Amino acid sequence: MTISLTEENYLKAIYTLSHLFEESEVSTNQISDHLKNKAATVTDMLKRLAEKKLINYIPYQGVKLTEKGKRTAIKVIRKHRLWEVFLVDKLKFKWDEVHEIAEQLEHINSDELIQRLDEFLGKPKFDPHGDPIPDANGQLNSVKALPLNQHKAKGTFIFVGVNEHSKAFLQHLTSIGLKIGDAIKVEEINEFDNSFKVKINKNNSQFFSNKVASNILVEIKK
Amino acid sequence: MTISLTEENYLKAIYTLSHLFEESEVSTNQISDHLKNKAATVTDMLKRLAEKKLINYIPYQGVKLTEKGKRTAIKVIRKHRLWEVFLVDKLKFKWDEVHEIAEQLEHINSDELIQRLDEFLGKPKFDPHGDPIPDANGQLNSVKALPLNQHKAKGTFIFVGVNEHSKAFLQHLTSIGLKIGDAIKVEEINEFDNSFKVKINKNNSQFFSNKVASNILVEIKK
DNA sequence: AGATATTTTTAGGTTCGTCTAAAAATTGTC
DNA sequence: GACAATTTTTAGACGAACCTAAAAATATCT
Ligand SMILES: [Mn+2]
Ligand SMILES: [Mn+2]
Ligand SMILES: [Mn+2]
Ligand SMILES: [Mn+2]
Repeated sequence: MTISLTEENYLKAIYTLSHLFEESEVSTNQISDHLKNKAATVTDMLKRLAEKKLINYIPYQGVKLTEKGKRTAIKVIRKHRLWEVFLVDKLKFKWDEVHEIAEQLEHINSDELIQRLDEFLGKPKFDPHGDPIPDANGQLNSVKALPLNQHKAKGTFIFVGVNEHSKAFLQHLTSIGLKIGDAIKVEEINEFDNSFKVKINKNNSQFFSNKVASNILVEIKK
Repeated sequence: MTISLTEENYLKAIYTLSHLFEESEVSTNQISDHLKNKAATVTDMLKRLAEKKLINYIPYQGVKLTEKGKRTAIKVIRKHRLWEVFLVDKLKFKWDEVHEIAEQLEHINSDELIQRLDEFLGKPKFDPHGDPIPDANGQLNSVKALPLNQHKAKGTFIFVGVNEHSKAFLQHLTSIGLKIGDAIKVEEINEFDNSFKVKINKNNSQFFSNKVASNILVEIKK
């Protein structure tokens, strides 16, 4: 049984949405919003995926990946993130330029290729955006990092990933000089608008709006 | 106007066939044999490609690529061969393992990606099978090499490419220890069956059947 | 609970890329 | 030049992946 490119994209969407909202059931409208397809189109596809035992689907009740569906989704995510590492590390693309190309490359079908690519890249654990790369068995370390704005006290943090992957946001971070792994020292938290006065790597102070702070994932610096 | 994966494969097939038979017009049946589709299916597609001005199509008279169609075909071939170089040089695949994966990768759509891949690989001129890689402007050095069996005299040759790309044939060449760039010294040509007694890189003598000799492309060693 | 709003499914339609069977055009043979 | 063989096209059908419009189910509000 073969899984089409379109089916792979639906499985990935269901996987992503179920983790995004921390609910096991994903709704038709959530999928239709995410993939920018009409709800009727999604219903069609859900029937086909259920037929193939990739999801459990009860009409009107939403949808859940089966083990097989989950394995497939994670494999696509693994490929996406490995290719992003390749594009940034080897081909010197910027981190805001790789997502669309990886959306294509993630559907290339060859187990041998993934395995060799993984080795070629040095079995990376994270992609250029700080997202964890599932291992060959589909094991994925869930990220324990929190958005900066959920830390209510001053202190020094390490920037480990982003919550928002848009080109505009990634370019904004680049323009303010923030890269994965940088230290962020919070000097002040502004009560009024929840903005943050911070220092990146001991450079000059600058301000993060709450919106920026909410999309920056950090760990507490040890 | 966007060109689908399927359309790209038809354009590539037409390009390849027109060069294979050195005829400008390619027939419906040639395409249908090559792509293993039914002739009726091919006719349907030819109408669509003509509609898009990618081919000149006169019913019953065969088909020819337009400039635009030719440019597209050559770009797909360029991508195919660059990816094959990547797979062999960087990921250490064997030359008989890369074609199927390249058949998928050749459809990835990103000019920036091709350009960077080309640079990453050191702007290679030939793929792992000795086929020339079109440059970024679509220029392609036609191969002047001839099959070994068309040389009717003894002498020393350089193995520069293959006429037949099947896994079986490539593995056979590997098993007899023949690689691109090797010197082949023809010591005898057997009149009876047109087989060749040869030495590869000054190793022990061995025999090439005419069939093998006809699929090995060589240049005369200077 | 009943009315209203929202979500989801069903019904019916389109395009792409494939097929089979039959008709038409071209090519080869005597 | 007529007949036969081959090639190519047309006609009609189908599945995948999309759509719009309408109906049905579920959720929300007073
Ligand atoms: Mn991405
Ligand atoms: Mn990423
Ligand atoms: Mn190939
Ligand atoms: Mn090749």
